[in-house]
Amino acid sequence: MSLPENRKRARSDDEKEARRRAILRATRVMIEEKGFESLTMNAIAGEVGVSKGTLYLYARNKEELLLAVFSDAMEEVVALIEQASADTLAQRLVDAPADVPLFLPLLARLFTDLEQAVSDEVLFTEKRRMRGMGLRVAQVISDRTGTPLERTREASMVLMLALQGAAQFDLASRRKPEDVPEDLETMFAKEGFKTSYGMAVRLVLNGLK
Amino acid sequence: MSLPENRKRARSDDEKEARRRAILRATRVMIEEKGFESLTMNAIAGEVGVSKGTLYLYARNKEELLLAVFSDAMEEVVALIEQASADTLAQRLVDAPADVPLFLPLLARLFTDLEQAVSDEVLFTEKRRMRGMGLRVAQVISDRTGTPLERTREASMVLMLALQGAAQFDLASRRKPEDVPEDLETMFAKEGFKTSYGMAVRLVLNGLK
DNA sequence: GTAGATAGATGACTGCAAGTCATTTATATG
DNA sequence: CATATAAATGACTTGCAGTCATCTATCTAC
Repeated sequence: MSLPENRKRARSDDEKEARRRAILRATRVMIEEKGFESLTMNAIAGEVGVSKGTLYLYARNKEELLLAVFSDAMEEVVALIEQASADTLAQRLVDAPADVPLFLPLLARLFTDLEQAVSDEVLFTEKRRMRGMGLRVAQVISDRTGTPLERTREASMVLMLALQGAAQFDLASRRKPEDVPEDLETMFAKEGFKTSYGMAVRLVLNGLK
Repeated sequence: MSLPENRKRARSDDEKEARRRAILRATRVMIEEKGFESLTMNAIAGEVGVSKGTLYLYARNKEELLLAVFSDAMEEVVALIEQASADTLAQRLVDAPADVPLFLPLLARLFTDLEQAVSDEVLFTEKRRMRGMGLRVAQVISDRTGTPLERTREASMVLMLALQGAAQFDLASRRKPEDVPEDLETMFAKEGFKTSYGMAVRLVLNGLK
């Protein structure tokens, strides 16, 4: 959480990177503990142990901060998928997004909130990173199923589409109120994500055969 | 825009409904003209010709207002789909969501923004309405393809999932900045919605055969 | 027509959070 | 140690959502 050698200011690039990571970690922790509603820049600053102004030395605005958190989460998801064997591919594709905390809720907000508020420059960087990750997933699917990369690229895109949709529904199921009327139980069902996205994964992988 | 008989106050239920519709219409117009960024309750009030406080007599908060606009749009979409014949079903399923203004952008924000901020009561009403519409679509697909309703219900659900995802990507393509770097052109391509959602529709309808 | 009652409409006000920037001061350098 | 630098600060500005005491259009009873 603190800088090396108890520095109070980050001067070197290494120190700056350390502080940046501390900010990202604190943000992540806060979202996990209290969700997005109460997430204020002041609160994040308090958690890191710096002032609000300092946050703006590391991100141009709140959304850019969240986008950075998302990028890390996405990297983790892809790394998990890359560990899949031919046998476990389908399962991993479904489990990985659900297992990385915050990935789904942030993905759900990616286009509506995060990308809307971010500078063109940051947006482009992000898009390139996303494309890169999509390609890595296509590569994994190609390797494990013996399908030419050309075809798995499209599969990877369709999966991303379905994943986006499933992330939205996952969000809806987390909004679960105290007493849901009986007739609406299924609409708030947990595990909605794995069920719905699992269907999509199976559909797509079958389509490759 | 004004009440019947130049009334300045809506006393009867009819008058109240007229005012409510005027508010929804103004909201819709404003979003179409200027998007969501500059959409403030003050601005909406100005457009309708009432004060801000009045808006809160017709919706408990901003999101509830937007949810009402979404509901209307969704109704329009389903109505369009119901006009489809057996031959035009696939095309209609893709065209309808794209043809109703605001439907896609609002759908993209449905779970992240609108449903988050709304009272349980309103949320439940909305969920029931959504379920009803899903059922109507399932009914249409069943009628036009001669597939038992039991199976088209699942198809309708999968389509909703894909539609959610496609709405997100559609949003991303609208954020198009001035000069997109050449290597990113495809990521901001227009018509992304019809292409991607069209794939999903074909996939699902084929699966019914 | 008038008086009083009802409730729709108003907009100044409050609260809150994002984002700014003049000022302060930790740290590096000679 | 003196000086330069740039990292950190937090009081301040801005902007919007939402509230509520007050006002007044409209209805009702006579």
